[in-house]
Amino acid sequence: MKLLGYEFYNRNPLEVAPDLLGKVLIHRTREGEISGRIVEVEAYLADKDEASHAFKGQTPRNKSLFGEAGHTYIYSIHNHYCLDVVTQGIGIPTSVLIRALEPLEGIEIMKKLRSRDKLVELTSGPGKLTQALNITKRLDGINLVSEKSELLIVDDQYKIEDIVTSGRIGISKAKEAEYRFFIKNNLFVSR
DNA sequence: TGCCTGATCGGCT
DNA sequence: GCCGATCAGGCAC
Repeated sequence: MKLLGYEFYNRNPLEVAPDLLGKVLIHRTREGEISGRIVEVEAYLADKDEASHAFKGQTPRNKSLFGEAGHTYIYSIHNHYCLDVVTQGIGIPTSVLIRALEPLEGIEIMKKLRSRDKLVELTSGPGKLTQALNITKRLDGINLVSEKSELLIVDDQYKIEDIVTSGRIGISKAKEAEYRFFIKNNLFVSR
């Protein structure tokens, strides 16, 4: 189990995104560890990316996106939260959206938080996985690179098979760009 | 203060 | 595949 460091995140999101596939997201809670393997992500760029929350400039909501690489950017959309990891340096607001996980630890807690019993319904979407892992705005802007962090991403040496790329989904602008990456044939990839 | 929008989800057809 | 729920953020007034 190796914690991903600052250098991992301090790169172009189009490089970070596919590298995050197969890594493990862990939330250390009072009730125990809740974790899942990342199986689907999307990159959001700084320049000319109309779909990025950074496109119209900095506001209180997207403040974290303009901060340091290796920190979280968590925002609410409809009645849900989504989790991004910030990439590149200060002044270059780019990120990778974690879109889906394969549940590993704390599955009983996930079932309770989601009010669902089927494994595939626990973390197969950006809003679902934050609910399953109890990730809320409270964790916006925290440092993922610290050993002491409540939220971590680690490399457990798991080797993934094929990666598929596609256009991003669920957005109204700049859908065409092939910024979505997911593990081929994985059950937990969102629809 | 009020109106509009959206990087979603779940239920229904 | 379509649609409604439901709410925080952003912006105009």
